[in-house]
Amino acid sequence: MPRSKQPPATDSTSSSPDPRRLQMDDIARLAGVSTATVSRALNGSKLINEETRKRIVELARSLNYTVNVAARNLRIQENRTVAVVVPYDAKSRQHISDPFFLSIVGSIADALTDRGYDMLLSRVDAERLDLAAGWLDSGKAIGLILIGQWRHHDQLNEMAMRKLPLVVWGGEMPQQLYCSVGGDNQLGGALATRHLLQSGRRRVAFVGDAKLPEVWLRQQGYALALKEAGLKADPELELAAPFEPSAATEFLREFCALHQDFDAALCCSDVLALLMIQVLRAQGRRVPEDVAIVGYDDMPLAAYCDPPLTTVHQPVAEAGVQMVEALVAQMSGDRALSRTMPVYLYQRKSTLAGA
Amino acid sequence: MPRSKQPPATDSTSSSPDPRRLQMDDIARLAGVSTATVSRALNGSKLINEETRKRIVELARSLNYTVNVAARNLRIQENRTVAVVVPYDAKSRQHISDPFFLSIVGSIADALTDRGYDMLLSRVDAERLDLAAGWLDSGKAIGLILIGQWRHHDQLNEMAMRKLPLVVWGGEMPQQLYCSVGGDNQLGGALATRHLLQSGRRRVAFVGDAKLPEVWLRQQGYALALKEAGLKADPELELAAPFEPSAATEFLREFCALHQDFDAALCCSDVLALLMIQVLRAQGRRVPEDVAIVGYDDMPLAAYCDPPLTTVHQPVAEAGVQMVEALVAQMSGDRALSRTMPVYLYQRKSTLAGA
DNA sequence: ATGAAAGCGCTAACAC
DNA sequence: GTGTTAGCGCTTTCAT
Repeated sequence: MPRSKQPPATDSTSSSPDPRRLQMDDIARLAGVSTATVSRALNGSKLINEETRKRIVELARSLNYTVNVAARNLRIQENRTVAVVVPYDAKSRQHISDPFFLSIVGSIADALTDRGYDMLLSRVDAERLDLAAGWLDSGKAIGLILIGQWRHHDQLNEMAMRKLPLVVWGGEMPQQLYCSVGGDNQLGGALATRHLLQSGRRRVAFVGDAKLPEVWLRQQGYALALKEAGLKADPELELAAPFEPSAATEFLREFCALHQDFDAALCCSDVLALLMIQVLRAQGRRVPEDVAIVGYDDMPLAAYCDPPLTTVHQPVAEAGVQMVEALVAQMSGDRALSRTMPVYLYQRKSTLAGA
Repeated sequence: MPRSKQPPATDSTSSSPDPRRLQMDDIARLAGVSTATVSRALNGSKLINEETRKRIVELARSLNYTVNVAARNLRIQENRTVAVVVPYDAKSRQHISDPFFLSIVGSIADALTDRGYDMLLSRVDAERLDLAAGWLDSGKAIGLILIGQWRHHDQLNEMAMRKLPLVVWGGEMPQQLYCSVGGDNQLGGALATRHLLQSGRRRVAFVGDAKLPEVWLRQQGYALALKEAGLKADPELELAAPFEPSAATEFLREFCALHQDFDAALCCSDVLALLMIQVLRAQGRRVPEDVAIVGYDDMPLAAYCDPPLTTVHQPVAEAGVQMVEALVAQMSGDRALSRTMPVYLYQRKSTLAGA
């Protein structure tokens, strides 16, 4: 038998540090009613005397009482917690850190708060996105938001087949079963590439790992724009660099040493773009005179870099709202369609000078 | 009476979309044992037959069963959830967005995950920090981490008097009752100011709202460094600018228009520093030639700005670990002392040129 | 080594 | 309008 309920904290021993948390019983006793009445009062039931209700609510507040949510959830079989999961690269021990992901998290936090949901934030090994479902399975959360697809489209599809309420930030891939929300990556890739071509560049490098759906889509846009201009993509100019800064730097250094002939680059994050600029300069090439650089994301500081970065602006503020909306739809049993939001190219100095 | 337990989901109707979540009962029945045995097996009790344990664990896993945490918590009176709260300015509707705060959140997320805690993330009106205690009162969380003190030192002290397990990111103030963790703000202010003075600057402006404890401490360091150099602080050169970018820009514009004579500025965030540079340039002053600028925080991109920013590096990665450690100490009943971590000045181009 | 049963704190159907 | 009571899913004491 579990230890019996402790006697109401006696004040005889002045040093009792954590008086047993107040519970409904106590309020009931103090108010001279039953717990049922207290419950009704606190939940604004309408079959209760207005006077008693006021009295009880008042008392509860003055005593700083609030209901035990675990118990309430258990009884009422409800829960308003959404798990937000940021994948990280377990191998490189790279943690939640990309400023863009962090902004998305902030945006989601706002949207969830606005709709009265609680947000559980965690990270998960990018190779095992399916583990994120643990939040749902354990009953801790009733909905799941994943920041990024990484390489595991397949795991996400499986989760969708289990009918889990799931929204993923990322690109919409053909025949995808889960609900994704993201910027229009193909458009972003195309806008950036067209801009480079129109300003006279001809050898445009593409930097990003196309195994990631978002990057793959951007690459499609890049290829499309090249084709429109009557050029064909040169596989030599495609660099599958990771996003993690220090690893990326290695890739970029080698790539730039090997390829002296490109006159522009589309980098799949602003951080990559900045690193690229650094590497190019170290090798004596000027940006934008010798090489024009376009970034991706439009982080808050992109406008203040040296040079200010031309970049594809992602709709961060909108992202949270859209993801939460899609999730809520699923949680109420509707099927939520994936959403692709428009993106815009912000032209700044990193692509300014003529060739 | 609550609706009685539903019959185990029959598969006769093939379209039952959400079969009632599996529970311990089901596993017990399928394994031909009692729920008590299942519970023991799953919790690795040692008074259970190794064979049965294996069999049950296996079965549970194959069925994707996991315990209902609300029920478990209720029974066991335990909870491993920590609430992390980011204050925001309700008036300006400025949400969770400062890149520095977001990094701190990431750092805390990592530290909590490493120690097996769940993290509930939310924001709260900066004027009502005390509302954050709701997480504790409602039993949803057992510990509270607040990012920043804002103006409400007093509310925090009250929470501490209630003996709530609480850790605040921020500066350690005299006679403070709560546990804070933060960089050494006074040192940061002093390092930055000394550096400016040593490179020949004489009229050093201070930009930041000293009503915030962290800023106040930096200002103390600033004043100290001036005094060491035999100079006295000129109140005219102190600007109580808010952190929010658009409001800040207004303040900076007016300040710079009014004061043409300062040759250096210590700005209390990197974002403020960048805005300051922009405003100065718009008014025809060069950085660093005419005005040297020091930022604060050392955001990931500070090294890539134009010009690369001299700034005070805050120990972000260490921050999460320290805060969680202090919180855990409190949760196990110990008194946790506030911690002040060293900070370092990173010298870059924004202060480079001679006067 | 296992099962029966009580009860964590709360809500709601039912009786009055 | 209010009290009585059963039970949400789980853990653990006690009995076997």
